Formats: sequence, structure tokens, C-alpha cells
Amino acid sequence: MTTSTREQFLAAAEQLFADKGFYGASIATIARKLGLTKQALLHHFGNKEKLYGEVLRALSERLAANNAAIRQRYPDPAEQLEEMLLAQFRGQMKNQDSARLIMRELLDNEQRADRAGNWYLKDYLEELVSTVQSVNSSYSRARALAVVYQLLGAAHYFAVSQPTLDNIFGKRQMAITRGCFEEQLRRLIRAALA
Amino acid sequence: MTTSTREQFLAAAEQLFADKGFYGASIATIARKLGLTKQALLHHFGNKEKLYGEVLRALSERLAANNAAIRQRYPDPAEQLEEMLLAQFRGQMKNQDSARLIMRELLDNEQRADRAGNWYLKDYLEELVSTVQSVNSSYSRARALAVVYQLLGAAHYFAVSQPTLDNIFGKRQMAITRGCFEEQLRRLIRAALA
DNA sequence: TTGACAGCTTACCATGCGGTAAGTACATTG
DNA sequence: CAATGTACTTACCGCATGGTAAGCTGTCAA
Repeated sequence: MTTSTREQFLAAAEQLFADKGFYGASIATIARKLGLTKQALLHHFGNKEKLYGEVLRALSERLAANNAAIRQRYPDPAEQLEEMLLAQFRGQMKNQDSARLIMRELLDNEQRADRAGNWYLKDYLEELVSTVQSVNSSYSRARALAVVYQLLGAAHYFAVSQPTLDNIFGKRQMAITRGCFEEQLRRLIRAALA
Repeated sequence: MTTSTREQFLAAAEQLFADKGFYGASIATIARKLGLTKQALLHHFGNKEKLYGEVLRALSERLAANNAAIRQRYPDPAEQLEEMLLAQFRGQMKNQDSARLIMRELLDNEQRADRAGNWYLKDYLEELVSTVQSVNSSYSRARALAVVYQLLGAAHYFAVSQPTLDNIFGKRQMAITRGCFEEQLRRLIRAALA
């Protein structure tokens, strides 16, 4: 299993952007992780903004692929939605870099000239919204979006806060909380759709 | 109503930290907003990290004061919790700088040497957790934290995403969604405690 | 064998960063 | 009137940043 230099750059960049944000991460530091110079990075990606865009694109493709798989496996829309949200939660708990990266993009994309990630997020959200609507057809699009966002927020916020929460409440306490979080989240999802 | 230079610095800093994050915001830019030089700022706050800490402290004091007022006004814990969460949501929708600032702190505080904001957030969270426990005494501390965090996340995530959502779905659609968000949130809060 | 290209390197540059040092202008106080 | 302190300024520093330019090396096709 050989990973191309390009892919290694993308992986290293994802981690550093997640840790420090777009401004805080430097391309020289990313390159140093592979033992290369920043000019090697620039050779592959042109500039920092484009690198960031590619990282985001790769991430959103992974998200979309997951949802597509779930949509295939489960016929019932209510199950689909529940599984999509829970899968996304589990994924973000496992790969917290991706969770933090999306959160940062939510915060930053207005600031940066090129709004690289907007449109990928859009597709992802639209899919969830329309799934909610097919579960509960009395919900307007606007209300379905509110529901989706609350559930997404409940999960994403927690995933992103893990290091801070470990700091505040201690690892032991948080291990227990993590243990019951998913069950509680499932409850919340069902309540929101009832 | 004269605001001291110091207070003006804090206000300007809050805004810029919220916009660009700790790394992205420069003290020179903050000072320029008041027509002063960065050395004036350094005169008042010593260094960037301390300025950031003071901004966070001021913010957390506002949060604590709001909660204290609610705790006084409402005798019933269930009402207290609902009002605290909704008040926090409304506050964050009105002052989105503060919402983004807290979110950024959640993401960044592990990275920065001095973890300025940890302990303020701690008090705030503990208060909510213990309120949940007095509403539903069958919840363990760990489970109460899970519940609190889900509800907090549902609200905070939405507040923080406003500019991005406006971009994706358009201002009209989002105005409608904002209109039904709070009612939906209230439903979610009650469901989580039942 | 030559030419082109991919994948790097070193060298360099202007800009902006946080921070120090030293000084100025002005008000308050002994 | 002198001393002290506050609220600023200009001047400067060393360093890291994103990006450009030019060149080196190996591969591969004509």
C-alpha cells in the first residue's frame, strides 16, 4: 500500500488545519511532516488556499459516500436518517480531525475570499433535509432544516469538544459520558421526528 | 455614556477574535479599529494572550450573570433549565460574535499554551448539569452532561452557522427557519428531560 | 540522443507578526 | 514646583509567513 506524496500531503494538511485552523497552520509545517520543503507542497497544489480546498473536497466525498451506502442498505427513510446521523457521529468521534475541520470551515468560510467548502456541505445538508421531509411529510423545508441542524449540532458539538471536555471533567467521567451519549442521541433523534 | 479605551479594546478584540480566531486576528488590526497603535493595546493588556483571556473572562461573566438572573426569576428547575438554554440561544443569535468566540475556544484551547477559558466554561457547564439532575434525579452526572451537551450543541451550532447557512440556503429560507427554530428547540429540551 | 516533463531543491523576497525599548504629553499629587 | 504615573507614540528587532524564480535530477517518449 503505497500512498502518493500528494495523498500524504492531504492527510498531513487535514490534521494540521484541524489542529490550528487555516490561518494557524503553515504550509512549511505541513511539508516538514513528510520531510519535504514547502515548495514541494506548492508544486503539487499551487497555493495554500487550493490545498485547503482539496482537503475539504476529499472530506466531503467521504461523507457523501457514507450516506450513499446507508441509503442503499436501509430502505426506510426514518432508519436512513437515524443511521446517517449516528454514522456521522461515530465517524467524527473516531476521526476528530474531520469533525474539527468542518466546524472550522463553518466558522471561517465567510472570512476567506474563496469559500471552498460551501457547496459540498450544501449537498450533504440538502440530503438530510429531504430525508427528514420524507419521514415526516408535514414538516416544511424550513422546519426540516431546523430539525436536521439541531440533531447535527447535538452530535457535532460533542465530537468537537472532546479534548476540552476531557480537560474540564477528566477522562474517567468523560468515558462514562461517551458511553451513554449515543443512546441519548438516538432518543433525541426519535423525539425530534415524532 | 463614555466607554474607556480599555473597554473599547475588549469590544474590538472580541469581534476580531470571533471573525478570525486567535491566530488570524492581529493586535495591530484590533488597535487600528480605535485609531491607535498596537503598543497602546500592549500597554493595557501586556500581551495578546492576556487580552484574549480578558475577552473570554468578560464573556463568561455575562453568561454567568444571565444564568443567575434566571435562577432567581424561576423557582422550578425544569423552567430554569429551559429558560437558561433558550436565553443563551437568543443571546447567541443576537450577538453572534460571542457564539463564534466560544466555539473557537472549544476548538483552540488545547492548542494554546495558556488555556485561558477552560475554567469559566467549567462553571457554566456544571451549573447546567446540576440543574438537569435536579429536574430528573434518575440521571447520573455523566448522563446529565450528555443531555446538557446535546441541547447546548443543538442551539450553539445553529447560532454559529448563520452566515454559512445564509449563503447556502438564502436569506429568505433562513428567516423562516430561524422563525421555527426556537419552538423546535423547546420541544427538544422537553423531550430530552422526559 | 534529445527533449520534455514531473518532482523536487536552494535562494530569495516583501510583508506582517508579537514584542521590547525608549521617549513624549499630560494630569495628579506631595 | 518637582515627582510620579498614565496613556500613548515612534523606532526597532527577530522571526515566520506565503509566494516567486531558477535550477537540479531522474524518467520516459519521440
